[in-house]
Amino acid sequence: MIGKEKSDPPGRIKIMASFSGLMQEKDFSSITTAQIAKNAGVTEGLIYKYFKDKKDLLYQVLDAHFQEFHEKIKIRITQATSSIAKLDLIILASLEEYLENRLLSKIILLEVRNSQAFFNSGAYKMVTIYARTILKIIQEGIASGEIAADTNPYLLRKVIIGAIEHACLGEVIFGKPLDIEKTAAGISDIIFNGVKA
Amino acid sequence: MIGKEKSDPPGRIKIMASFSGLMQEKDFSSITTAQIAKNAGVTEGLIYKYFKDKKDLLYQVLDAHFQEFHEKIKIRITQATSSIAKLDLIILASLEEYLENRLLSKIILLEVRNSQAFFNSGAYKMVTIYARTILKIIQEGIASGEIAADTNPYLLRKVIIGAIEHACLGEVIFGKPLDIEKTAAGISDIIFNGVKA
DNA sequence: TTTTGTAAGTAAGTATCACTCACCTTATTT
DNA sequence: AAATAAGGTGAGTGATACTTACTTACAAAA
Repeated sequence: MIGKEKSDPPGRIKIMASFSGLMQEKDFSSITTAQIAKNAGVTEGLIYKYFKDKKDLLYQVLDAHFQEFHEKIKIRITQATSSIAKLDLIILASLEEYLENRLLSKIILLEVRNSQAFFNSGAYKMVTIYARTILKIIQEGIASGEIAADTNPYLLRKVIIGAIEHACLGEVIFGKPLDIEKTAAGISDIIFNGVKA
Repeated sequence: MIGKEKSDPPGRIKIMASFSGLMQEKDFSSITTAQIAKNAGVTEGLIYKYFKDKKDLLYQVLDAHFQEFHEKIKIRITQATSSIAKLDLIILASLEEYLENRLLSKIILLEVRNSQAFFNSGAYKMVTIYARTILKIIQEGIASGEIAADTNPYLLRKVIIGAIEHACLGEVIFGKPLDIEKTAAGISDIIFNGVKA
């Protein structure tokens, strides 16, 4: 199988592009189906030919973005040698990604997770793949002796992801700038070396 | 001033109680004003006599819960002596609180933050007070030499809050159990001692 | 070439929802 | 008794997500 291209009619592409564009301007709940259709140059009814509902449209757009992100980060990770260096890279790359595309991040960090349907979506599947990647690196780090043997890898993953997400949450919400390198290095230092004097 | 009781007519109380009850069953967006009114035994119009809109109702219910939580935790913190012990307590108490009242947590963790109006609400003010409490403890810990002098207190706060929130997020969303004591101790160990072997 | 089947797309709905507004009722103040 | 005001009502209203019955385009089968 060369590609998984399911038939992609022009209307479908236009709708997704229209929606993606509108996402740069306003938040999900204030984008109307009428706007999406008008902006795409199709009728409202066509949206429901290709998408179950408005949320399904959101999840499919998100899915595409997630896949792109994951491809990018997978390549970068292979360049790091140690497990800790890999985790450092994940922290840095995640922060970069969140801050580069703030509107998308806002949706990921505080829009999609409150709907059960998201957890059945392809977009969520991508999130779990990313999470599994992180877990594997942690487990490798423990196996190689880089990370303390008594570390709970699942909990460490939670701390890392939680730190990343919360570190940029306020900045994403309020549109404030953030020194990404410094923040990434700071998180890494706290988690790997600890803060006890 | 003995109490700040602003006039609290029965209809208002019934609406808040009705809404609180419905929150135990379903998520915010799927609760309709018609349901709230019917459940409260009042008419829909009355909701808008006392609340600006549906979100305002949510924030006022949240505010009450936050105040209760903050009172409880403030008392517990004074019992700890060292700064690290205080932070340990905050991690533990926060996890306890989130998991004890999962429905409220779901709202806090993934419902309210996507609306700008929340950040102008009294409920948000309570969040900032809590955050300031944590920051002060960190700064005291740095001053007393318990926490490494080169630690960025704002970033450490983010890591702690992020770790707490993410540690219980999945469990709250999917209704899974969590060993609170173990999780709290694990987070504390990671952040204070680091995971490097 | 004609027929048929199907996918793409349309246009005009409908149901539901948050929210409004003019009005009623009751009790307290003057 | 009259006035005022607060508590409460119920019938709207506009907007919005979603539906449904239809049309067009076009390729494969006959």
